[in-house]
Amino acid sequence: MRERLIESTRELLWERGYVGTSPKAIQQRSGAGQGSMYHHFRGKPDLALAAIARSADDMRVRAEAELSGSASPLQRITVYLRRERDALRGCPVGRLTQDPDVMADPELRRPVEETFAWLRTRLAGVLADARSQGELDASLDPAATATALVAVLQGGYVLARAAGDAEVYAQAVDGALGLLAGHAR
Amino acid sequence: MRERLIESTRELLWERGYVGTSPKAIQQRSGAGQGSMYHHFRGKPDLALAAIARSADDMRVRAEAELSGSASPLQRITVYLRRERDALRGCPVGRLTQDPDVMADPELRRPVEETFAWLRTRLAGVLADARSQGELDASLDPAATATALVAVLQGGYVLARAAGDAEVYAQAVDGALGLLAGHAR
DNA sequence: GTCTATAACGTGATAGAC
DNA sequence: GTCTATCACGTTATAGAC
Repeated sequence: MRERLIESTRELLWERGYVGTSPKAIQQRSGAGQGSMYHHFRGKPDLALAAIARSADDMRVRAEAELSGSASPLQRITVYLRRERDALRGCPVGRLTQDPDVMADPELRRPVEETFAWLRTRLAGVLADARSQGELDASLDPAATATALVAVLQGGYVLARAAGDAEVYAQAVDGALGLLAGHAR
Repeated sequence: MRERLIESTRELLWERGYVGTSPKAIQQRSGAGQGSMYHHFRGKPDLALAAIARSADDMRVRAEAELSGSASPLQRITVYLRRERDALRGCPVGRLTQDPDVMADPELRRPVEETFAWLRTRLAGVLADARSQGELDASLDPAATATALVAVLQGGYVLARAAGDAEVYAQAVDGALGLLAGHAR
């Protein structure tokens, strides 16, 4: 049951955010009763922390798998950017940055902060490798470029949702890769 | 009073989103009572529509002023991207894409959809001008590049909020301009 | 571990007095 | 136009039985 509660919370946090997710909705989706939920977790924040931590871990594990492959640095970045994502659903971690109650709670906020800090640093490292291997223009700043690329993904979700069209997300990625191509050697 | 209600709703929508904003909070911030609010507006959705429409108009008017200047196309794009923004506060229109109740209501959603559709198209037009004037590489696709640039701004907000540091937003913009620079003639 | 009962408080709105 | 009273319902728990 504990597992079902975490998974249901994860889905609801993804769909509706923290503010928009009630304990009642979690209980209904998971099939757990009030007593069961409050037996396994101290309350909504405690359960949300477990769900957020898991989403953050997932995101990191996936990215690491793609960014640490055996292909060339630039190829790994392309694979990472082009990975199929559910664009209209958005990013389960990124969406939490818009949640005032999550950002106000240091415990809930930490996984969000750490995940993006790690991702930007990790991507900057791969870009630095691409540069040192002569695959990429030396004039490109790895840290700023990495931040811009992660921003394209996060912003791509925003634009795809605004348009109600997943293709807009793909277009943002295409645009980023087009810009990056001009710096490839 | 009508004016104060709209402005207070705009602020709260920006800070807490639609789901996280209650009529009571709006009344307290605006100094209006229940009766006053329900006299001027039919309810929360009606008031939110007025607030959202105004934020969308603002965003469009500002962007148009920068993108239609007399400087060269690439310079205008740089001015637009570098305009000072309250990065930790985020985009008042973009944040609404994460709000399930806004996206589920066609009336509330329309201004969001139209604003970003207009912005992407407008920016693509300026990029096309830059290209036809020989200021920018002919290989760059204007539409995809425009979508990527708008995504960098929207994603920049996400990353800045995640890091709790407005500088991260500036870094995303720097990264985008660095990528664009490689295609300048 | 899970259930039901209970409760204090907030939400979103209506009604009618002033 | 604005105010207070009222209301049905939802939220976020706690308590204790099973």
